[in-house]
Amino acid sequence: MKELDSKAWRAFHKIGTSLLPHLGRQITNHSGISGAEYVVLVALYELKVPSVNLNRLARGLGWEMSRMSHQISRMEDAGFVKKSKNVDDSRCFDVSITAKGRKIAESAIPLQSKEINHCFSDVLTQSQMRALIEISEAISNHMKEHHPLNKKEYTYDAVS
Amino acid sequence: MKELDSKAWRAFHKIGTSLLPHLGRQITNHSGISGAEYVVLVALYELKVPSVNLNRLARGLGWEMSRMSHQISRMEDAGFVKKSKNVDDSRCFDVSITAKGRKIAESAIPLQSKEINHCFSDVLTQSQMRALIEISEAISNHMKEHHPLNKKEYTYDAVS
DNA sequence: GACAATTACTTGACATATCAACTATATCCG
DNA sequence: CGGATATAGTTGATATGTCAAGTAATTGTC
Repeated sequence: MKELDSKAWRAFHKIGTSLLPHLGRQITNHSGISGAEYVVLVALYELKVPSVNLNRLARGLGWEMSRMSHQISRMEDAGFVKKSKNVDDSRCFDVSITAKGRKIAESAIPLQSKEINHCFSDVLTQSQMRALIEISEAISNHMKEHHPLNKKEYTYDAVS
Repeated sequence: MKELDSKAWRAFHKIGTSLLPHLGRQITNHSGISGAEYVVLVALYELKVPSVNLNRLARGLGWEMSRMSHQISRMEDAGFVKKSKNVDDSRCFDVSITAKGRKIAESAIPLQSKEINHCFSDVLTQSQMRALIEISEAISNHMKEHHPLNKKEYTYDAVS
């Protein structure tokens, strides 16, 4: 592996394993929910339709079904979301956000935006951000072609 | 939040939450160890001195002490590392890699390098990699100033 | 030299993630 | 139609990460 490759990889690895967990902890601090709960709430909050089925939601976030199922049942217990059997295909469940979940999302989203600006947007130049978008596309396209989980594109604009 | 900011953040979030886990799974597939075990083994393998104390190791990887402690005790049970009380400061433990751990590291590292090339280095241009290094520095510097965990710089070149 | 504050590390409880096995329904196709 | 196959989701075991509280040794500092 060439020097530059390795340095670039380490650079990416470093921010990936420090920034993301850091922002997760911030969510817990300011809003009392976990990073995973936040991501799910935002996805449901931003839906243009009233509900999605579990499977689509999972693929949209790049999660495995089993993780989604566990997560949703915890969030249902907590009263953040509700689940109902789909009428047309009774294997499916439609998930939607409750009033309680919506309220939390509405208060958490701006706080989290502020954090993201603080740690991310404010420290990068416009051209760095444009570069990052291209980089992300290059990597995502490659993953989509070569690796099963992220095959279908389904971005809910799920993260703030 | 401006459009570009938000798009850039989503782009970063997406690769951070898909590429890193993907590469972790690859390690498990090709070498039978977890991503966390891999990172620790590589850190110890690349040491220029025979051992490090837990605390330095934890800070080098940006981990909390408690996580490090649990992880090392599991890896000690598995026979990958060994721990011994430091002579000068008996609060500290020195950790080092065992022959068994070294063997695994030696077989896993090239396999993992190949994976990283495949998913990362091969799909990016040189200038994208340079951009990523700058971006990482900007973010890391900001984190170092504002957030406790990553205060001291201690890079073991721990990741492939 | 002693007592307070720090530092290194451990522990156990809990939350979450991952894996394999399972149930139930739907679709495909002869 | 009817059996094979695929799809949606659940479940429970196990691994891992996180948090708060604890122990023990060390380092101030008066």
